[in-house]
Order: sequence, then structure tokens, then C-alpha cells
Amino acid sequence: MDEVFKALADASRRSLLDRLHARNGQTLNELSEGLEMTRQAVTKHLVILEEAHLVTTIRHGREKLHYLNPVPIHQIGERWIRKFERGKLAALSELKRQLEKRDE
Amino acid sequence: MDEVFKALADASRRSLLDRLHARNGQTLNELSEGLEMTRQAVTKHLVILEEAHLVTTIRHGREKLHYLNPVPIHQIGERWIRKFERGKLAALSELKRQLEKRDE
DNA sequence: TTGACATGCAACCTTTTGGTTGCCTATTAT
DNA sequence: ATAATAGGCAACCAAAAGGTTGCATGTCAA
Repeated sequence: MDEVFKALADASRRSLLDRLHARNGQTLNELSEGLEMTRQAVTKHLVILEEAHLVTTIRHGREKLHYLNPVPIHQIGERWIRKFERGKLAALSELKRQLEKRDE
Repeated sequence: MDEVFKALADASRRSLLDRLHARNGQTLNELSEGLEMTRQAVTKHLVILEEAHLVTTIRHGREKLHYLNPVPIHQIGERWIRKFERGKLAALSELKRQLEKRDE
């Protein structure tokens, strides 16, 4: 879980996920095109995304195809975000209560 | 959005959010108790959480009370995670298709 | 009113992160 | 066969992150 959060912390990596979401199965060179970054920098980002299991790769000859794996993203939603949403209304009303008594 | 992702990237900060989720409105000293970190380190984390609007504070005399704000977390779920969940099934079936043709 | 307590500020340090350049290897196309 | 193409590896670098210590300030209680 920690690796996923860390991987998502960088805007370049999130935009790589966006690119794969737009078109899945791209090669390293395709993913590097038009970016303000060298191919090697993109490689490093992709390694981090792979280690977080956000991206899966398949070698096809000399090409490496990259596929988005949406499972970890889904798990963040289920296991982490949901937890905080349950307490949401209660938290807000508590905040309101505290705000109202701040002049004591 | 970027600030929120960055703030959530650190396990110590996520555990501070957990603590506030368990009991809202804690002081800095309370939040520092039992942690493998000095109070000053906790302060720095709380500043980052505040800047990402994940935590709101209210001064009450010499104490500073910290409240969890679940809104940014909810927005990550709505604006970011949902986007990837829509393509989920399509992506998986595409992956399967690619896997099946890899021996060409 | 003064000591204790809660927090703030600043300098400093080490490790991690995000990026680069240069070169090497494997595969494909001519 | 060999040149072009796709990607991998390693050394290096600057900046950011995460933490520390030491001291200052503001507030409360005796």
C-alpha cells in the first residue's frame, strides 16, 4: 500500500498512468514522446509504477509493452478512502460544534 | 490535488490522519505521544497536511487543536480513482487479448 | 508574577528522489 | 552482415524530504 501511495505522489507518474489509460499497451518510446524528460527518466518512473503493481509489462521482441493495472488504485479507494468517508458527516458536525464553542 | 497526493505519500502522515480519524481535535502533544519521532518532526508533518487541507486547526489558548478534513480524500476518490475504475474491465480484457497474442 | 507547559522558529544534517549523460546489449530490417 | 532501433545499466548530480537539536515565545496556574 505504501509503495502505491509513493508511486502516485509524483505528477509525472500520474500522467504516465493517464497516458496508459488513454491508450493501453504503449512502448517505452511511445510513453516518452513529447515529454520534458529523457527516456531514461521515464524508465525510472515506469520501474516505480511496476514495483507498485500499477503497471504490468510484456516483452514483445525488442519492444516492451506497458499496461495499466487498475487493481491497486481500486484498493486505495476501497481500503483507504472509504474508511475516511464513513466518518465524514460525524467529523464535520463535530468540527462545527468545536467552532461554535471556541469563544468560551 | 498534487499537494494531497504528496501529503498522503508518507506513512507517518497517513498514520496521523488515522489518529485524528480515531479521535478528532487532538493537540500537537497528544498527536506526538508514543511516536518514534520528536514533536518538531510531527509539527512538520502537520504543516504539510494543513497545506493540503487535509487537516484544519483551531487555536484554543496555548493549545492548537487538529481536525481531520475528509473533503480532499473524498475528491481523490471522486475525481481521480473513479476515472480509472471506469476503464477497468475494458483494460483487463485488453490485457487478456494481448497476452493471448504474444506468441505470434 | 513567575514557573511550567504548549507550541513556534531556525539551523543543520543525512538520505531519498528525480533527473542527467554516456555507453552497452538485444533485436529487427535492409 | 550490418546499420538502425528499442531498451538497459551505471555513475553522477542537485534539490527536496524527513529528521534532529537548541532556543524563543505565548499562555496558564499556583
